[in-house]
Amino acid sequence: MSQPQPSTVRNRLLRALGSDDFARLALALERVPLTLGDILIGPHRRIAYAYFVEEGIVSVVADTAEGRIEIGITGFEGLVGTPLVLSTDRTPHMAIVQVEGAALRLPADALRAALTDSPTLRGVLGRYVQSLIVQVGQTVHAGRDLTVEGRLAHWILMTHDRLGRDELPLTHEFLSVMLGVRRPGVTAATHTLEGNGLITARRGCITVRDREKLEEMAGDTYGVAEAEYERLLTDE
Amino acid sequence: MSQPQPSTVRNRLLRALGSDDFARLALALERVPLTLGDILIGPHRRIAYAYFVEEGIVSVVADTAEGRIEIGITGFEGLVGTPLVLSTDRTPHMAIVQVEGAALRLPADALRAALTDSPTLRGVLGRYVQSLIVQVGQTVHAGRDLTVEGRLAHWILMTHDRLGRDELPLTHEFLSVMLGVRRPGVTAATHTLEGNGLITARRGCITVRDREKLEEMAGDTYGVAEAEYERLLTDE
DNA sequence: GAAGGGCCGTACGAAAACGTACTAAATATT
DNA sequence: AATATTTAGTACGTTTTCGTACGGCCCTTC
Repeated sequence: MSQPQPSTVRNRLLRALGSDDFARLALALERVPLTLGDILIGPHRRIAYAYFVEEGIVSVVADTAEGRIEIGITGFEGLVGTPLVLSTDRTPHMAIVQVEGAALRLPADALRAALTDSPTLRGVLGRYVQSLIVQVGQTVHAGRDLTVEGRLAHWILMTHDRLGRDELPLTHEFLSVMLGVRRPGVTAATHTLEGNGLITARRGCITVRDREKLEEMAGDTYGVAEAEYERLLTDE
Repeated sequence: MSQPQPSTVRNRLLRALGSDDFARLALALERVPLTLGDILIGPHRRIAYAYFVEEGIVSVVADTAEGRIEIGITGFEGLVGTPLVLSTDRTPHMAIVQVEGAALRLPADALRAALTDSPTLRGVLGRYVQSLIVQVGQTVHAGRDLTVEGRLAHWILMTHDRLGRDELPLTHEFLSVMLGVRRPGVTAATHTLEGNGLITARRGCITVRDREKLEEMAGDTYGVAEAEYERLLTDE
């Protein structure tokens, strides 16, 4: 028996499931590594698996004429492959591994069958999608109302939560894509945050030093989505 | 019998339903006017009804320290109250009437019951939520990669589709909130579009004159979400 | 038909971010 | 150890958008 047990799983959605729902999925779950740059879901391609992230970060991005833009971000709190929850097996977006880690993947058919059979599973995963929508809304807010420094703080906080450690393996180049700014803009913003003691940065790695001040800097672009996630996973 | 018949309904989701699913909802549907400024869903309040929009525009907005920001937009192609589809009855967002019209509203309980009973209804409404997510993604793209003029073109196109007529009753003040820019910025952008013959503007009203050029101006921020909607409503 | 309020046009200095190009440092490669 | 490659830092003129303020127009209301 190599199937995961609830107690050995980090993914918060799987842990939130009742034992019957977990059992429904467990047989078909398979642990796979997430390697930097892996494309878990390609644009307009059939989605073969849903991924319950155990460790690492996966981003949902749109591929546009002006390059990739980030729509949303998923860590061990979430699921990649939300279109399957929404009764379709394609999406124009892509899901790509941004920080390496691991996931429990589930064949699309198995997820579909489980969703058909279990109202409670539909509840948990539907509410997760709701929390994702709120997350995207917060990102819209950040892009509109914050300077580059603020947006950087916002993004670091989200990643910090979803990675569960203080050292974030991120290059400026990468961040510039995520934040939608020039690469030198990231350099400047990083220095500002570092100068104020909110983070320390070295080549390819940012370390969180003062979460509270980061939250202050992100203002009300941070927290709403996270509160919504907690509410949705515990309330009902 | 004052319940709506499929043939008298404009809402595209209702029209896409099979006759059994439509019948399931019809008894509880009630036609209500949508008055400018009506708040259909308040932030963190219990959602009492879902609204299948028949005419007019409803926006999903987030209320932030920096004012309201638009997350998404719904016309006769959609449904207001998507959190109900996602198994929750609250959301931090609000839904507010931006262009007056009418809707068929459905008590939350009735929607929940119908969703529990009907996998096909879950399919249609779930896929609609998916199309909304894509729509929000396009808005993120527009906010990041277009100038104010381009974003205005993007917004006019979306509204044009969802209103189904060429005359859009919009003030600069209102647009400045939707686009997240200064009010004089809207004035300038409007003049540019008008100068190129894409629209004509008079006090409180913008008239679409050249959709093709508007689409050109919006680039690939327009079209993806609309194609996705059509695919999702017809494909499966 | 005068008054007032909402809507629109215009102007201008300031700030943020851009595009681009080039240098420097750290890590990989051989 | 020498060299290539990736990542990070810096510089500078340009563009976009901002904040703010004020004047004019249309339309309602009295």
